[in-house]
Amino acid sequence: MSSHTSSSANVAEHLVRSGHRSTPQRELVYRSLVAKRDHPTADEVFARVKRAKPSISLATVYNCLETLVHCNLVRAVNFERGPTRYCPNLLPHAHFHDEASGVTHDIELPSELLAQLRTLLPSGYTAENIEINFHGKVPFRP
Amino acid sequence: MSSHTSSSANVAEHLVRSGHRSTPQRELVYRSLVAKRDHPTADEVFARVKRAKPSISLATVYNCLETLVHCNLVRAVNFERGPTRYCPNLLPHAHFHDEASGVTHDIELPSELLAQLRTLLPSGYTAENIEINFHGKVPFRP
DNA sequence: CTAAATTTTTAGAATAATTCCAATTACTAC
DNA sequence: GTAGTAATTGGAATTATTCTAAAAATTTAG
Repeated sequence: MSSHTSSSANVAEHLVRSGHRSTPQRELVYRSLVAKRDHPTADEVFARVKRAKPSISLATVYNCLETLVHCNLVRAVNFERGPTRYCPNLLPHAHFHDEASGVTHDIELPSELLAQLRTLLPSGYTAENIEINFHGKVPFRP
Repeated sequence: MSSHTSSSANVAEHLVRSGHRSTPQRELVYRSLVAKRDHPTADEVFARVKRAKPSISLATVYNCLETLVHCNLVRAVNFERGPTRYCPNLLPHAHFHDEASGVTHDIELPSELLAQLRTLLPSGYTAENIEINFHGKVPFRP
C-alpha cells in the first residue's frame, strides 16, 4: 500500500464507517484509480473497470465515484469546464494542469502554506477545503 | 472608475488592442458585470443585459463573455461543476464559496503568497495562472 | 461614397457530462 | 427464509455550453 492511499481493507472499512456498503463495483472503481493515477474522467474509469467487469454501467461508475468522494477516499478534481477527474491521493495537494498535454500533476502542499492561506480570510470565514489549480507549461523532454 | 476595473474607454481600447471590435453588446455585457459584481452566470448576465437590449441573444452573451475573458477584462470563475461565473475584478484574488448561500466572495491575494506558491512547482514548471478556491462557511448575521 | 471583405450577432440545433428514474438485483437483519 | 433497505442498471432527461449557417453590422479598399 502506498502511503497516501487506503488499502482494500481500509476501503471497505471506510465505506462501512460512513454508512455505505462495500460492493464489488466500489472496490473495483477504487482499485482502478489506485492502479493508474493519471486523474481519469468518469468515462475513462468506466472503460477501465469494464475490462474486469463488463456488466458494470456508467451510471454505477458515477455513483461509485460519488460515494468514494463522499467518504473521503477519493478527490474530485475540476478544471475549467472540463469533465471531473478523480484522484486517490489523500495528502493535501494542489493540481498542475499542463496546457500542452492536458495532463494533471499533483503538487504537494505544505500545511504551513495552507495555514497561511487561511489567514487571508475575513474573520469568521471558515474554509473546510482549499482548492489550488496551477495552469501552465511543463518543460519539454525529447 | 473603480481601481480594479477598466473604464468604458479602456474596454473599447482593450478590445481593439487584442484584435477585436468594440461592439454595443460587448460593452453592455462588460458594464453589467461592473454594475453588479456578484459573480453572475451567463444566464444571469443574459437576463440583466436583456433589460437594456431585449434583442440580445444568449449565444451573444456567451460570445461576449468569452471575448472579454480572452482580452483579460474579465475572469471566468469555475467551482465544482457549477455554471461558469464571471467577475470584472482584475486584481489577483481567490474566491470563497459560501456553501450555505452559494455566494462567491473575492479574497485579495498578496503577490508574495503567489510567489510562495510558485516555489512549490518542480523546476521548469511555469504557471501562468493560479486559481484558488475556498469552500466553507461565512458567519451568520441576523 | 460604395462595394467587397471581414467580423459579429442571432436563433436554433447539437453536444457533452452528468443526473434522474424506475425496475431489477443484492445484501442485511431478523 | 423473508422483509426491508441499499445498490446497480439502462435509458431518458437535464444543463450548460458550443456549433452552425444565415443575416446584420462594421471596416477596408478602391
